[in-house]
Amino acid sequence: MVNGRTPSVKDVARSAGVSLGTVSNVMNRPEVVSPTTRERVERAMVELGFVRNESARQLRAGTSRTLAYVMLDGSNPFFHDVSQGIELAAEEADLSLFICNSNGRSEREEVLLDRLMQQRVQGILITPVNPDAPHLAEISRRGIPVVIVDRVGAGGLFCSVAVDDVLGGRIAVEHLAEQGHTRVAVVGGPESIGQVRERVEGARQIWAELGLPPEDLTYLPTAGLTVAEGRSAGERLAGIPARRRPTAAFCANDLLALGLLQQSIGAGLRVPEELAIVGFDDIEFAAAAAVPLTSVRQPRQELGRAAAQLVLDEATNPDHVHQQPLFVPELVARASTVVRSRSY
Amino acid sequence: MVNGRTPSVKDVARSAGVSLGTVSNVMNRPEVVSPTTRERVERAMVELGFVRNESARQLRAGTSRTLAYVMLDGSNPFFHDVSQGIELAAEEADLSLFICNSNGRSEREEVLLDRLMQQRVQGILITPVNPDAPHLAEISRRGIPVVIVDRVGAGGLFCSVAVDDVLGGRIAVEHLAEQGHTRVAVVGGPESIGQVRERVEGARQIWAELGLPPEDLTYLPTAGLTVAEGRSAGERLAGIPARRRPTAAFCANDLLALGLLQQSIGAGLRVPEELAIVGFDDIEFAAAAAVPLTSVRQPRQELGRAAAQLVLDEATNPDHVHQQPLFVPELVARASTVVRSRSY
DNA sequence: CACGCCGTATGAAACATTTCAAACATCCTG
DNA sequence: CAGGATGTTTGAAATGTTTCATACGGCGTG
Repeated sequence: MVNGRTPSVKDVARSAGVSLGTVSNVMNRPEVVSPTTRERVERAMVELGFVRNESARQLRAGTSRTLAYVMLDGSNPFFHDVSQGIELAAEEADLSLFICNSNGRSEREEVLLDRLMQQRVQGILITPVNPDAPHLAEISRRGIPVVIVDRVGAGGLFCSVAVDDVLGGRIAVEHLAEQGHTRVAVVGGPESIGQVRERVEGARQIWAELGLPPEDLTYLPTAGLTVAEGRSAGERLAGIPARRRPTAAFCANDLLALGLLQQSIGAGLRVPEELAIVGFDDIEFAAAAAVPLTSVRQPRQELGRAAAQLVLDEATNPDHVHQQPLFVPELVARASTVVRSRSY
Repeated sequence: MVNGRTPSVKDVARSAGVSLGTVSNVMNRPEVVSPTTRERVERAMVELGFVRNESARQLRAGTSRTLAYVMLDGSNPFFHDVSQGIELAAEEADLSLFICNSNGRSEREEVLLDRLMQQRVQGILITPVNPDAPHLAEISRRGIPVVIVDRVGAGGLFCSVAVDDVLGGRIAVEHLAEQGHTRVAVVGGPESIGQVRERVEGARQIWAELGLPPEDLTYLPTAGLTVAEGRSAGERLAGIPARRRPTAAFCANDLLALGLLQQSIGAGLRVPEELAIVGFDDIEFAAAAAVPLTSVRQPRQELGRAAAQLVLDEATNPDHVHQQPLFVPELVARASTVVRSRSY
């Protein structure tokens, strides 16, 4: 440490008067080395300020101690809650977690994945731009465990952990119907996002099953799942003549719902009396909105934790078989749909 | 790739009929190798599915291609915006970014830092639990650049990038005073957090300078900077007899402000008529609240970007000198303080 | 033709660790 | 006291790159 260079095992060995192998043993199998030498080595380590070089360890061992999570959208708190769950599981397994963010851009995603392969991470968790993209399969074929988070990969090629989005759409709209709404808007997009497609699909299914006329379920497409898009949807909604205007809206995620909520209140609409709103994800800010938001809860941390466990199983268990557990979403009713409820 | 093992440079060399060194040259200094052999090597690489082993590279080169950011609180969107700025700068410099989260726990922070040292990261950006903690100085002494983000390190030991929190507190309260408020609450805590101390300090300063009586500036301490704490502060605020109750509140961050806003509206208070609220940070959700939140804006992405540039300079420029640039915060007035303004 | 030069290609050394067979020491057993 | 058994330590090999001094081959110059 003194002469510039960070000390290596060799320096520690010399300083403690033992061989290389012994120092390594102190770190990796302390039980085989005698207490006295162990203590001597340990003292030398702190004295020199030794820090193990993980690259060298990894090179020799052939395996890293890192997982990676590639988020789809860093500006959506939902994904951070998921990553929190992953990190908890990683911490338990004594692994580091690399968090990256593709920001929905496919080419960025590819760059990140390439880097992660170069780092020889132990496993990759990803909410992909497109779960069917060939580069994902390619990574998996190379023997690096890949787990799809919040989507179901096609063809059982990977493990995945997701919530039943169709069911989520169903319970959201069913809830609105129960509250007596007969004209409902479904807000979300773009349809290239699988989650959006399925949530909308669920809404349509239950609507039909309840025997309500399809033309009373208005689809308001958006260009993304952001607060700003929610506001813009609100403006379009307000433009519909009052007689035909939906009295409730189901938004494909909470960001949209928050935007819609804000725009509607700003425009003088009373929520939920004149417009009821349901979101999706149940992010923390949903409950904290001025009119607390009814939302379809996904078990966010649990999703992350389960995904991490699957990736670890695939990495360590030779008898691993791919699984695609589907979590069941749950409606959390709050003031944005229920008149004068004190819930939450 | 076929026989299990991932191919190495050696395999590529054999397959292309050249030496190890040549393959390395193709990757690192393509200009010195003739076009024909280069092409041959490149074909062999894709054929075998070669992926460079970053650990080996790093071991030999002695330096990694990664930066790390240790966040203070993963549940606060503010820090994600900062990390977004860092990532942009890292991407430009062709570096990977490791994002971790200490969650405000000092011992977790130490574990993370230790791991990062083992990985031999090129530089560490951190919003520390305590900027004076000895382990930070220790890392820096070892030659790893450390940049403090959103705090100023003591004694000029490190580079740091921060916003003038005292000034931020001043402009927030000055704004409230300009709106005619003469009884103001200051909400925030714990005081162990430097940002909180300084923002409160700024509020007190300007209050005194304006010649207002100190007893009319009520300090409402909180146990953390969360939405829930904001709600709880709101309850305490409501408990104050109306004659003496503050008509405005300055919250040490936006999460508190959102909680306070929600609680107050829920309790039937009109915002801003009966209670004006200013937050701090100007996170995206501040503008998206049902009553858009006035807030003291920090240039979040810019903060991250500047920090990344400093760490890179320290890592590469031998003439580097530590700098502590202070950014100037800016008040963004919205509906939560300004009656019937259409601003934002 | 000898010489030096230039553009390419080579192969060994180095990086910091882990692993593993072998050496060594110590003690016990018969 | 020979022969194991047990417990500890050793030293060399191996991991996949990059670097660097060296070698090679062809070409132009004197």
